[in-house]
Amino acid sequence: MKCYRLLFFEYSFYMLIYQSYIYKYMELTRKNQIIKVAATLFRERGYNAVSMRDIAKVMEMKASSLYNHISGKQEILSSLIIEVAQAFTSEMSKIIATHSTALKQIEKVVEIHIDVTVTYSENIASLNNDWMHLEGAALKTVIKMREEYEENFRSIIKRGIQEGEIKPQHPEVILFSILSTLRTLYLWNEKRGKMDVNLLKKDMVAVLIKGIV
Amino acid sequence: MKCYRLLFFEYSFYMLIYQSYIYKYMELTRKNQIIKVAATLFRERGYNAVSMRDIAKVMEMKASSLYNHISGKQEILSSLIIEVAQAFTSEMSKIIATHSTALKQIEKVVEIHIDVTVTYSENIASLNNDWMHLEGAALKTVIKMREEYEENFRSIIKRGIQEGEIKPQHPEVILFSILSTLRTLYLWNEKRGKMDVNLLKKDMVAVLIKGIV
DNA sequence: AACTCTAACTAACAATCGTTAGTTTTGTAT
DNA sequence: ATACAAAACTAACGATTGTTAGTTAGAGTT
Repeated sequence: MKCYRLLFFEYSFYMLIYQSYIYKYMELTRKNQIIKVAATLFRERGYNAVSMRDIAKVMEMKASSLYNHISGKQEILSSLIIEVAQAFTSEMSKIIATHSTALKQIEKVVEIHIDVTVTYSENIASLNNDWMHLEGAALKTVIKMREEYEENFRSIIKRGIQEGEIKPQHPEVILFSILSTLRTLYLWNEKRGKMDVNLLKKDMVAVLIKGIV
Repeated sequence: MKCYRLLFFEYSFYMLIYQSYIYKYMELTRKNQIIKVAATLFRERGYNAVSMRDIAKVMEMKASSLYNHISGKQEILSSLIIEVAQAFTSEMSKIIATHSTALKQIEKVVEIHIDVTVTYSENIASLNNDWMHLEGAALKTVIKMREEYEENFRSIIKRGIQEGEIKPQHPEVILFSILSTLRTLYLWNEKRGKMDVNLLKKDMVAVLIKGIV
């Protein structure tokens, strides 16, 4: 996974297509490759247990060489987290904008969570487990985005209760139990194996909304 | 929080009763105090982001002094995790032994999860987030306990479906969504504030089993 | 052929890590 | 008073951390 010039790199990287699972990174810039590699390591061991030398080893280069492409470890973490946080925020905005019934909106929240999880499962691990290791502005931003997301979800649930669509249970309990299931979805990505995404959406919506009895 | 001899320590520790939240550690051995302090730090920042010097600072001693009481950082982590893992395992055994209906057993699982979370909330943070940093036998033990716990829960759910008590949904989806809610309960401990534990149990059982509509 | 740019390299920095060895302080028991 | 044990201390170890500075190799451009 070494490369001295982009063309040469693309060639040598191309060679990996048939022997490696990382062929999907082929079209990425060197920077984004590093971020992807870091993401999988962060997911397995957590931000603080992964050294720059660990990341470099997978990239088949020396740790110092990483700094030709990124400004530091913090940049990797913050770009990972902010990317997926923005995905959630923008999807949530779309849902709010639909002005459908609260129940339909909740169903939609479950669905987009599954979609985003499939697309960004490694990023979500960092968002969930390592957000507190962000520094400065990035930390503030992520906390704010998280609060706004929760507040949006909370207001949907409250509206659902007011309009009689949802049982008058403690809204915080509802919010919490749905959200914690959705947030841990990334852990389930490999376990569910070949389970179809659309089937998963259907079942998940059913279980979370209609219960199990 | 320094102490040269146990009696003196108990006295000086006693002085803290009226000025500090840590009065509850009063009757603990020095070793268990260290473990408790480590637990709160691990919960906030994660195992790898907490140094022995951090723990020592809270204990008002030098890092090397910790080794008069514990064998190392690993011992702290493993005793934290194994303590709560055993609590879950033993409670689950009791539930299995009751031979009640599957639904009643699931309700009971939710309730004991809330109880154990209230008692061991810091330990659960480590169990959830830092189990992978265990080494050797402790790691194997915890993985095995986790698998057995999940398998027990899974078989209850399957029995519930077979006997028609539970809707014939994908059992893995049910298992996952209940378990991930329960496992993240510890995050909610401060948020829920003054919410009564028994009320929480009632609402949580209702939401997880009967759904929200 | 000479120049430029990218992306790697080597070498090293200061800081921090978990831990060990040996020593001193302190309260208790004889 | 003396001896003992508990629990702190100082000092330092080798390893690892994120990062910087300066250099080199290879490919494209003129």
